[in-house]
Amino acid sequence: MRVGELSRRSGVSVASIKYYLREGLLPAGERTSPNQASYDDAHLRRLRMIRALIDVGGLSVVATRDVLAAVDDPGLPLFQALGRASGTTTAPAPEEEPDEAWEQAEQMLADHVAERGWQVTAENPAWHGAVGVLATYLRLGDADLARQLGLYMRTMEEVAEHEVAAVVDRGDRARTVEGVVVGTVLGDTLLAAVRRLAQQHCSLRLLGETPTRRQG
Amino acid sequence: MRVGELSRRSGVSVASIKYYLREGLLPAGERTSPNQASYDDAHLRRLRMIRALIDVGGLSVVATRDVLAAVDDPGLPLFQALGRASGTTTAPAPEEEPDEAWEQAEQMLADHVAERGWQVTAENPAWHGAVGVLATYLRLGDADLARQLGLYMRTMEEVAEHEVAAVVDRGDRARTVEGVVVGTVLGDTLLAAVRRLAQQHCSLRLLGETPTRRQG
DNA sequence: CTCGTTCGGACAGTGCCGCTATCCAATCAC
DNA sequence: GTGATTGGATAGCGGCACTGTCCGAACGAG
Repeated sequence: MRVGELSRRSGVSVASIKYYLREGLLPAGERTSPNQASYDDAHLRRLRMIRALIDVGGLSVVATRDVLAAVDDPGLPLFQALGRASGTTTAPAPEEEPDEAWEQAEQMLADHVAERGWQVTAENPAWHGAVGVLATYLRLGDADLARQLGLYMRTMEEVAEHEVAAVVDRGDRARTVEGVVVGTVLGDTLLAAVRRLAQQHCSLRLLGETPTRRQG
Repeated sequence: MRVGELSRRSGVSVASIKYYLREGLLPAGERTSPNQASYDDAHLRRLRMIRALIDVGGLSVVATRDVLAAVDDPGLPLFQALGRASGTTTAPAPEEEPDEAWEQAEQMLADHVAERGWQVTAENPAWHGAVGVLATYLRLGDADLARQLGLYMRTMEEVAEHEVAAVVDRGDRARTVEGVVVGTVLGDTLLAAVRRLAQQHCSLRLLGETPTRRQG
């Protein structure tokens, strides 16, 4: 198919498709003549993934490009591809100088990681991200919430265990990586939404407040 | 204190402080003369919250304004304030027409909610958000991951239960709401980062891949 | 073969967002 | 008094994600 049909079938404007081609998110179509190309179902699929990562996952165009590059790299071990998805999802280390709160946060995370026996490397950008959030909690004087860290780690370990298990024995490596990336990025969004629903349920149950529009 | 000191103590430029004042994120200082005002520790604290929500939580300036308005509204029940934080955190319903995937996703979520006995209202924007993500999974042919929904709900219920419990018996209502909002918004970021670390740990453990730079 | 449509490709322009810079008269600190 | 700072208004900037326009080549219905 050519770009017009690709646009019609994906719901993405031709101009945007051209933009994604320029930015390297979408591979070029197969040349049928010096200035003519044709696209296939793989392009359509890729285009749908692009929209999902951008619209639902909230990734930027560059982050999406990097994630997709990891998907495409056949030499990249699954582990690395997953890490790549992390790196681009989590904010890129904003060069924060280590103040008191930062060091306290780092210590707190290190303690919990050691306690749970997690084998994680400090090079994982998520480490930096987690420390940053914890430090922010501490600076706001909200140590209470920083104390939920243990709970978060326990529950996320359970989640990750199922997620990784669900992924190990798929046949096609490319499809597996694709699934991991989508699951990682969209999973964040889904988890956040589900957390909101759970919070509504639990606050109703524990606080006994009824969901009336407004009191008074 | 006046704006210069507020800027020095918060690390936010005077220009940005003026911007936040204009946009209604930061309440005006107390007038000491027709064109002079003074700020106190509450302003400093608020300013730190603004930066946390924007930089760490990833909220937009408008979303931050709305969240803080909910914090300030003393008539708003705690439940509502929390919901308000959800609404602005989750993407604002992008007017999606209900196709087949959408209805299937909605059914799936409704079933799980019924099964767990959650009391949640469809007016909760998180409902719409969750359905949107699930529908996206289905459209991508990634039904596997949509099947993690039960797990996500179970773990998020556990998380929410602890979070709500940790919040119920604080004295000051304003501080409580503040804590809830910060915990909700920053909690998303922290949970995502912790999930990445857990994924690294579990993929190491289950896939047996070692975190080498690259194979070959 | 003709002729209107569509194509790939290049590049300029647009709208929004989160600031940032400049200017002003009034006020403050010394 | 005098030089810095203030509150307030307004204009401008840089980045991002497109979007619009133009071109000459190719396609495809008649």
